[in-house]
Amino acid sequence: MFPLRWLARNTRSRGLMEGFRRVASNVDLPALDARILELWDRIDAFEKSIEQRPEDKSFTFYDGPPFATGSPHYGHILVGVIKDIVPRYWTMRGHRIERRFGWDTHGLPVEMEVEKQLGISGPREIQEYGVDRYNEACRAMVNQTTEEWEDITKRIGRWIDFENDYKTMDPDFMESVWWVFKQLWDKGLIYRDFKVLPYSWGATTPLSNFEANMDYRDVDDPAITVRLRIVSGTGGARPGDWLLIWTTTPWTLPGNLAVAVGQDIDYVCVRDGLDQYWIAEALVHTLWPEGGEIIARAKGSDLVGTTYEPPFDYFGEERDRGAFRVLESAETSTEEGTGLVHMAPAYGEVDFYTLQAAGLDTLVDPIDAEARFTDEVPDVAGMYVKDADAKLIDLLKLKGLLVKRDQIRHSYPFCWRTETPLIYKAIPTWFVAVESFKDRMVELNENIHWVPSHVGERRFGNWLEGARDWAISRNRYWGSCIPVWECSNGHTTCVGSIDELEGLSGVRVDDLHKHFVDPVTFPCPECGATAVRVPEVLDCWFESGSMPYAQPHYPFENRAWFESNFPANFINESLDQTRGWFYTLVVLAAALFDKEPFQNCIVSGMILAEDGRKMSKSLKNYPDPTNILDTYGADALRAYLIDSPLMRAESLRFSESGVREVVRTVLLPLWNSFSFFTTYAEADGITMADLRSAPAVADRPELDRWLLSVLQSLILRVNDEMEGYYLYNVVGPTLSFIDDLTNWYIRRSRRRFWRTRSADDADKLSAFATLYESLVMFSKVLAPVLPFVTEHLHQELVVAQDDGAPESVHLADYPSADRSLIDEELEAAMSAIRTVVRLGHNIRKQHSLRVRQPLASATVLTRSRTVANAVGSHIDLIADELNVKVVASSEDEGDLVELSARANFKILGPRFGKDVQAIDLALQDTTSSDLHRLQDGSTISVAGHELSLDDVVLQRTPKTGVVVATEGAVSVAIDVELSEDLVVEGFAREIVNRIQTARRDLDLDVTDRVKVDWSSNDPRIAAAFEVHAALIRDEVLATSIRRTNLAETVDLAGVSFGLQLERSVD
RNA sequence: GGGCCCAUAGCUCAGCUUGGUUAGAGCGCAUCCCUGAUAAGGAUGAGGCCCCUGGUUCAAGUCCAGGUGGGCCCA
Repeated sequence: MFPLRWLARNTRSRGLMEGFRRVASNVDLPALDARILELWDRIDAFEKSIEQRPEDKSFTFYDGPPFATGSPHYGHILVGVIKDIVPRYWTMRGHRIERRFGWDTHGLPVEMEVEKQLGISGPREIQEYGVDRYNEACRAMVNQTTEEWEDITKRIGRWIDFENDYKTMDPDFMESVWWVFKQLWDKGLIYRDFKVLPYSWGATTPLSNFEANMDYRDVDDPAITVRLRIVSGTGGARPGDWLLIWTTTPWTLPGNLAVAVGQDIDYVCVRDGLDQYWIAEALVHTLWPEGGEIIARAKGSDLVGTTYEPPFDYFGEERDRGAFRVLESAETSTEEGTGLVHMAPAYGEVDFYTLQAAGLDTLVDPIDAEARFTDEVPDVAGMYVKDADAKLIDLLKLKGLLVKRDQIRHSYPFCWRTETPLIYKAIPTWFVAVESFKDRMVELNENIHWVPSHVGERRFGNWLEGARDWAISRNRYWGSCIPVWECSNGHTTCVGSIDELEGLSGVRVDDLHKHFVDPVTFPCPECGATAVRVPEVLDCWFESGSMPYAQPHYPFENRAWFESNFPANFINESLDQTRGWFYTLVVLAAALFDKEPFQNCIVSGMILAEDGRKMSKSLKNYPDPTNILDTYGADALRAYLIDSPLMRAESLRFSESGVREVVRTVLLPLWNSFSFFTTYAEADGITMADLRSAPAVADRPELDRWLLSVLQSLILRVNDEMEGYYLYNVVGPTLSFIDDLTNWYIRRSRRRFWRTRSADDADKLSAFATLYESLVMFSKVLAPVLPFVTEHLHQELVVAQDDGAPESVHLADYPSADRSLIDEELEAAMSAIRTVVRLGHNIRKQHSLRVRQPLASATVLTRSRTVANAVGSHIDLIADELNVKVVASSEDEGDLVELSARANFKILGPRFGKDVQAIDLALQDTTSSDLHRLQDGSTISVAGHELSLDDVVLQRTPKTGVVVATEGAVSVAIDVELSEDLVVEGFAREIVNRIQTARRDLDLDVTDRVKVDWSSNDPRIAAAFEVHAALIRDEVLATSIRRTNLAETVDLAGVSFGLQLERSVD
């Protein structure tokens, strides 16, 4: 219906004398967003917001990069919103904030996607396809997924530089990653060791834990119990006794190097014929169902050190290195097996660490890349390990070592690509020695302000305390390369830059991906043999953690900039990054610079679907973000997300109605206030010059001073919360301000705006100026949170009126509170008045007395000085609100209110202990007159104790038959008797109302004059027209009022009435 | 299996730091009011084993312990 005039209009200033143009009271928020986005583009608002701020007052922000795969979802929108609000705020506070979008371009998700696209799978096929073509395919895929992100990021209003972005695959970025690696290398923090990883022999590659979890299947495996002959015993174990072990992977037995026991587990020796077996007491029944003959006992710790003969003798020489002994392992349990665990360090992570912990630096791994036994195990050489199980079991039987053979059905991981069973296998891996400096990380973490604090103190702090060395290599292709070259003599050389590589090899590369770097070799500086690069690439988290240095290509460029801008002032990610980005940033900053990498960190929670489950594309249990934005606009979504448990790192069930709620409670009332202002400013021809000639704030009416005081209090509060990064405390106070503005200030001031411009211009101009200033100021306060609607207000109210104003609200300075305008007494008084008024309305409601019916009087009953004073100085206001003729205030509650009392537990509890219960009971029997005496200052005796007024809590209940309402210490009574005069005046009000409604129905302009014809047989109606002629005429802008003969079709408080209206054309 | 977080009205959430005996808000629902902000606004009402079990205390939604269920991360 209303054309959005502002959409078509440019924002050129209209000048001081041209005044304001009316804005419709309805608004199309998504269209407004689009218009503002276009404006920002046109005036380069984002660039200016950075360039206009001084370089020496910078604020550093790091963008935690999303993986460049998949499409953006609410989680990304959430962090996008936070990463926009905080920098917008600090920009307005005068800081220069460069914001470069970051892309995590390497890593498994990209590779998996590309393998799917190319229809190939695993290292062998990648090698066949060509690592160069494969990596280029990865690069191409990354480049094509970025567009979708840019759209939604802009759509939510996030200001971030996409042109000058950083990608982890940029050569500059990758070169800095080499530098970081070499720093660690030079500090002696890098080492190579084995790590037991899930391994796919089908794809001949180790897998990530993530991949290993992708395909679990139920399979049948052998479960065998084997006995091992003790060579020398401790703790009661004697040579010749047997240790009983149990395994579901017989093929790992040739690799056995130890047996583990639990330190505190009870073991027993069972005699069975001539043999004596050691087993956990709790598991004796599994082999001897009717109970065995126990001849000795020992704690696990007592058995440690016992040596035994291995099940096979292929690696007997390992005994010289300490193998074939009983060790202690905390992981040992008595849930299955025998409580003695066979350890093959090449094939089990626990096994590996157990041997390491015991100081046994030995490992045997007699299988090849395709999981076939090598010649080291001649009996099964060339056999695939699972196929070898049966043969090995037969051998054990022959050797007399097999005690029991079972089958077990269990869940076992499979390779998601080749559908072959996974095995666990020790793989050479590069590590960062994090444990050596974890105490320092814990200290540095104390410098970081975490929101919410528990994430930093507990979750993250605990994680740091338990930090283990970090495995940073991956046996993959698309990633930063480990910059280490190794010659055939095992000498390693770490390379920290492109120049350095050129110096060593004479070859200059301009890309540091595997297919460019691997062909480069050089003579080993130590021995001259040819050094080739080790095959691994870096964990992409290593790159994420290197981002503070790699983004500016430090130290090759931007040295000064980096050194004055590190650490970052602010970062934000969601809770799942505790072990991810937050951690890797801290590790590398601590190792390289002995600093914390960021000073403030907001940790946001996870967004769930409305049904409490994860958002799932296939379930379609959540609304499409684009639809939400196209229905409610970005401001509503932004405010909804930050005014939620998400800001406390808790999860939120996303609900569309929550977004709608923000539109209803924040955006529409704000818009309506704006529309209200422009409507009357236009009608009255108010100009900026008029507003500037308005009285100074101190000379304005109280209501104006009150609103401006409330506004300054809001500014104070919001600055506090924003400075502490407590975004969740911003929307609440805003709502309360909007309530004050719309439901009190504008409602109470309405007449001041539309009264004809006349002698009392000071009052009118005060009102316009106050509302104007509030809207303009409010726009600035909320600009970071609601960038679109506040920008629109700023454009219409400021830019269009003043050539000298900042051309965007986001280029303006953030308001700081003017404490001289804050009047706490006035705010308290107004709050008391609003309570009185609410109580008055309650009574009307209870007695079905409509507000248009004037009543004789209202009486405020209170013993509070503050309330009484507030009432005394606002008699007219209360009379007007409640539509009563007289307002009085009284201290005497006696006639109207029944007083009763309960104990004030907070005071009496500590004083009397359990006697309070008796006092409370006795207090309930005290009389009203006792309590009145108490109020007058005397004490009373209750249950043997002298009590004063402070010791009790008074409660007021209206006496029966009395028209009174009570809240706390305030009661309001209203005289509900109706005189004939009041009834007639009530009719006059009804008449005005009906005429106003008719004006609306005729779509008249607020300034149009009308001719009124009426008819009625009721004498009270006639009396109303007669007695209140002036009131009716003024209220409805009537040029004439005539009694005629009309059909009486209007119901007016039960009386019928005829009315006809016509625009008067003078 | 471990760490951290969460559990309060039909729904979404405050309140818990610092214990006080009648636990709040919004939405939704019901009833009503207002009408020159009007595709708005306001009032009133119904609606609670504050997840469970113990403990501490004169007093526990709040503190402690142990469970149950959910989330994130790790194994």
